[in-house]
Amino acid sequence: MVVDGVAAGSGGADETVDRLFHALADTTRRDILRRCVRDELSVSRLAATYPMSFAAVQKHVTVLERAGLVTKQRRGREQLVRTDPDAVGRARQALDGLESAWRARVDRMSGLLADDDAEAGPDGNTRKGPDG
Amino acid sequence: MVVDGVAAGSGGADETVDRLFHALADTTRRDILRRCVRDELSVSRLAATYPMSFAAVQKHVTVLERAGLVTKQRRGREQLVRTDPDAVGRARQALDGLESAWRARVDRMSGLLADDDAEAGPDGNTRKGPDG
DNA sequence: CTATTGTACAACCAAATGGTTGTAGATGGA
DNA sequence: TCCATCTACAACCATTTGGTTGTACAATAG
Repeated sequence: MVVDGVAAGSGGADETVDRLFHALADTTRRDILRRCVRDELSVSRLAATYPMSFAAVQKHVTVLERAGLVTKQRRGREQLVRTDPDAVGRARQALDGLESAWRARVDRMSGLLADDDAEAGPDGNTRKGPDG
Repeated sequence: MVVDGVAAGSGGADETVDRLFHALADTTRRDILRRCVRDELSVSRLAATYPMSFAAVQKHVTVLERAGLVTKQRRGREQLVRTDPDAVGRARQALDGLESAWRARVDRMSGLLADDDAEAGPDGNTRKGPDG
């Protein structure tokens, strides 16, 4: 029961978005994403560039993988990490969900203004914000 | 340039993005954001709609505030919470940082294809995407 | 076969999260 | 004044995170 009807159908969607943003909420993980968009890098090669252990980087990659942001592919004994560009689009969509609500608000305000402030014309520049 | 990552001169930018995405990585907080874009709501009114204590919701609002996603404004004894629409744009910018790297990769691949697959013409309409 | 490299995974630990309750200070209304 | 409401904040607790180390196992080089 997620309160608002946002994701009433399948409760799993929230957790997906949770994992997505959580994975993005770490500097090291964002850096891994950037580097693995340009090149496929093995976990050990990634680990060599961060001031932490191999196991720690391995965990970061796991977090990214569970969020659907990267995929792993074996090549010999290496495991190549690659960023999934579509995942960035998924994150963007989640933001769009927020922005659409904002747009609805602007639309509602525009409706009020059209009624109250119609004489100002379409490029009505007058301050109408609530923060006076 | 940016790049909030390892090579950043002023390390403060990372933490800002960290806080931004961390604040977004929670279903309750995203719901608060959606509702406070449409209307300014007091903390107690918000708290009344979630299956948790007032103090818990208060903490969520604090997290959102520290991330710059909402602002609080006193009205009498109430504290009205409002989402800052620009903040969504900031999150989007952070995603753009990732996508620009992806674009660079595609550009580089296009260069290779132009050399290897030049007979396809400048149109280069053949599928060369990473999902192939 | 042996040694090295790359991964996987478990156990452990300090710190942060997300929740609770309780207490205290402002604000507004009777 | 007295009381109800709204907020702020501290203390506490269970769970998760982010890191460590150590061990085990597959793949490659010698």
